[in-house]
Amino acid sequence: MTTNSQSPQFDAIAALEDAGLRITGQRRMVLAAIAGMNGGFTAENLTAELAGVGRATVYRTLKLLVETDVICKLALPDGTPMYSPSRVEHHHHSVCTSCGAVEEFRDTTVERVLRSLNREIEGEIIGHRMEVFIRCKACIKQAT
Amino acid sequence: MTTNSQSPQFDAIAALEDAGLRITGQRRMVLAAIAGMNGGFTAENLTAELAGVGRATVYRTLKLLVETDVICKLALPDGTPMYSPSRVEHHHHSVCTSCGAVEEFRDTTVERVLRSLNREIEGEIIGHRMEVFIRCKACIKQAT
DNA sequence: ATGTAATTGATACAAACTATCAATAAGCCC
DNA sequence: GGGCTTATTGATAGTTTGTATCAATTACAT
Repeated sequence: MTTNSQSPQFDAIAALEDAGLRITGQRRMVLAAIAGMNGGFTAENLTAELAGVGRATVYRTLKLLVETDVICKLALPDGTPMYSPSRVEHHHHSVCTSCGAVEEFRDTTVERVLRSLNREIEGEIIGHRMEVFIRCKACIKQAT
Repeated sequence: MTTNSQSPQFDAIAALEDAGLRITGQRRMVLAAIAGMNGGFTAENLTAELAGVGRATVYRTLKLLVETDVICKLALPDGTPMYSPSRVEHHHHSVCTSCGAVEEFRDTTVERVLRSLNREIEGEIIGHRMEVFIRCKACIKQAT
């Protein structure tokens, strides 16, 4: 009997196991800390929450989690890197440039665009990234 | 009588002047080097070509050129920053992940997607970024 | 030609990672 | 459960991609 997935954290452990990786205490701690963050977070942000886990390990784990699609790495307009847990299978991001809040959105129109690009772009499309920069409701309200 | 724009380099000088910036020898050199690159380039790549210009100045100039829309800053899937001259007014990028070649493309469908997102996204949309990662024809050919 | 303020370069600093490598600890086999 | 093998970790140093500082220089308006 396989225990079914109840939390994103649990799914993440399954994803790591599927990739043939070991489930260490540190990796559990990183996953727990990520589950605690809602929206986006920075690597140093996370490192600060994880006093018991070495900085190198935090970065290594983040990289693994990106590779196993547990989290996404994205960037603010100036390139500042951000991380965000993936909940929706194939999605894009809206990032509030004021507070850094990240939301996922899924828009089939984007996929349609990509198919139309197949005709316009030379070569083989192997991936894409789309980020929409916003000012979220809370930040608009606060500025009033 | 206004001299009309003949090269991207010339346009860039006009753009800098319009922004109230001074046209220095170093800025001219940076622009000339960028004109020499076709497709994308990295900042260090450019610094290497410009032995006569200080590293700080190269980075400062790149930032100015991004702000004045003369060039774009973009990123490979892993976040590695790349720069690319802007020729088309409002465009997106395809980046070859093998050789780093950057092409611009303009697709009105993308703009339509953004309008449709207005309904889906909470808050005010202030910008976006879209990059398509490809393997270009030349790289596909070479791998054969 | 002159004055003023923008620009530069050298250097140091900062942020976000990455490599190294000895010590530790998963997880498989029994 | 105990041992074995190999992945993983942490401390540290190094790398990449910038940014801050500040005295010296230079563009350009007058």
